Order: sequence, then structure tokens, then C-alpha cells
Amino acid sequence: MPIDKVANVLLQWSLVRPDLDCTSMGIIGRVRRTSGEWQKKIDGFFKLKGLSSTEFDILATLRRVNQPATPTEIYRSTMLSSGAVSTNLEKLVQAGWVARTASDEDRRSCKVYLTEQGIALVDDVVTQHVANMDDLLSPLSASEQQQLQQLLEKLMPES
Amino acid sequence: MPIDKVANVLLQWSLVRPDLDCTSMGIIGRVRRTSGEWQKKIDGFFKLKGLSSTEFDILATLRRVNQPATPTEIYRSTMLSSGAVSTNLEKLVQAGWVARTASDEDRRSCKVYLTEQGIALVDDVVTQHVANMDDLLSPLSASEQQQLQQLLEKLMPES
DNA sequence: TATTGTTATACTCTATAACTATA
DNA sequence: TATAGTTATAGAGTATAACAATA
Repeated sequence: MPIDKVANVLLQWSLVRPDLDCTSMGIIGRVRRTSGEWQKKIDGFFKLKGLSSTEFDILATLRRVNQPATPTEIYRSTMLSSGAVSTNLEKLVQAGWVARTASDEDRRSCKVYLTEQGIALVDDVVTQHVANMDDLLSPLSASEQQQLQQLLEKLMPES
Repeated sequence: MPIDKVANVLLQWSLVRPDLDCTSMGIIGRVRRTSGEWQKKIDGFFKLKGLSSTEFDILATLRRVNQPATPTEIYRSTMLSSGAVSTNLEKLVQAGWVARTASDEDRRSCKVYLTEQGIALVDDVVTQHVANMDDLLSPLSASEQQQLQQLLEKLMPES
């Protein structure tokens, strides 16, 4: 194959719409394809561990903040809806990875924390996850990875 | 705000798991966030035009290959299932943007083509879409955009 | 009256496979 | 028997909002 898929699409556009410069569409197409491919691989790995990406997000949030959190705090950190957090939380409780305790100050509220098994699970999964992420970036040298990081920071300063 | 969200997450991980180097997770997290934000904006724009991203993909495919295509060819180009193509095609036919003609050689098959209104729609939408893509990349200079492109090509040579 | 967390409903979207017509 | 396209079913996942308890 002489050229890749994105290049082929751009070539086709240049023939029917020579007035349009589709360079930016190509770059963004590549970002979206790359992100999509990665997402599939990441989802596949989590699935092997019995988790969805959403569930991992919740577990990882609890692990890295290193203290119990309320469901409200969790859905604000993860950008999930409150309903989605409750639903997923229930599964994680059933699995024995997290537990809830009633709040002392506010009896409407509760604190969610990782059980010992939950901590062990996250620590195991995240270690392998990071190794997988290293793998995904391995086509780039360390300095190229840093370049990429800087470009992304410029693109989305707030993220 | 002293540091951005990704940097904050990495800082938190460094405190609870100092043994882990989460650099790659941060970079990939940025790519996924960026892609997700862009996707939302792109979907929003298409919605204004009365289209879903999937519908635009189908219309754009027909436009750039510049000739009628069978449903099978379409779903192979777009990576949708045959069922998804049929369903979406039906909506596009109802809207008057595409039409089907029976195939001469194979009476099981048909050719899908853009109507005049369909071509006008795609040409209008894709022109604005490209302008939007230019906007999304505008935080980067031309040479930085080229750098990004080259890094992405290295990461996903086949895409 | 507002807020917390849960639950129930509805919606979007797709893949899968059953189905028909034809090869 | 295999293939092209359509249709129907079911599934995953979420947001939304109704709800109960408390502030």
C-alpha cells in the first residue's frame, strides 16, 4: 500500500474539491482514529480484568485521591452523571472492591472507599495499564513523546 | 489554576504510587480527552446541520469517491455494520439526499448515489467542517501542526 | 426550598442474526 | 450454498428526571 488511509481520503477530496485544503481534517482524523484504536485496546485490557473503563475510572479515582470520597465528588471527578456513578458503584460494591459508610456530618451522604481487595486490584491493574500505555507510545522516542505532550498541552491548555 | 487536570492526576498518582512512572498514561489521557472534546464539538456542528456523524460519514464517502457505491462498499469504507448502513441510508433517502438505483448486473444489489441536494449539502457542510477543523488546530503554528502530523503517522502508520 | 444519593424510565446507537431475493 | 441488502431483536450504556431522606 503506497499511502495510508487518511492520505487516501485526502487525495480523494483533493480531486473532487480542489478548492478545499483538508490538511486539518486529516490531522484531526488521525487523532480520532488513534484515540479510538487505543480506546479499544484499553477497553479490552480492562475487560480481561473484569472491569469496564468507567469502573476503572471510579476505582482509580478513589485510589489516587487516597481517601474516601462521596458519590458527588466521584461523578464530578470523572465527568459521569450521578446516576451512572450510582449504578456502577453498586456493581463495585457487589464485587467487594468498594464499600460505603454513612457520613457523620450529613446523614444524606455517604463516603465511598476502596476495600483491601479493591486497592490490590487497582494497584495490579494500573501497573499493567501503565506498561500497556508505554507500549502504545513505544513507536516514539522519549523526546518525541515529550514533543507530543507539549503539542497537546498547547491544543488543550485546560485539560 | 497552577496545573492542569492531567498534571494534577499525575501528581496524585506520584504520591500514592511513587514507584510508577505515569508519563505515558498522561500523554494518552490527553489524546483521549482532546479527541473526546473535539468529537463533542464536531457532533454538535453536524447536529446543527441535521446530521449525525455517522450520516455525515456516509454522505462524505459518497462525495469523495465521486461515484455511486453499493451499501457493501459503504460499510467497508466507514467501518460500520451492514445493518447500521442500511438504517442510516434509509434516513438519508427519506431526507432526499441520496437515492438508490437497481444494479444491472446483479439484481440483489443496488447503487447508492447523492442527489443534487445531497451534493449541495455535503459541499456546504464539509466546507464549514474544514473551517472548524482549522479552528481547532489554530493554537498550533503551521510547523507545529506538521510536527503533530508526523508524530501521529509514526504512532499509527497503518491508519 | 435545595441537596444527596438511588432508582426507574426512556433514549440512542449498534451489532447480530433472521429474512428475502438472487446468484 | 453463498451473497446482497433489509429488517427486527436485543443489548449496552447513558442521561434525565422522579424519588426519599435530610439539610
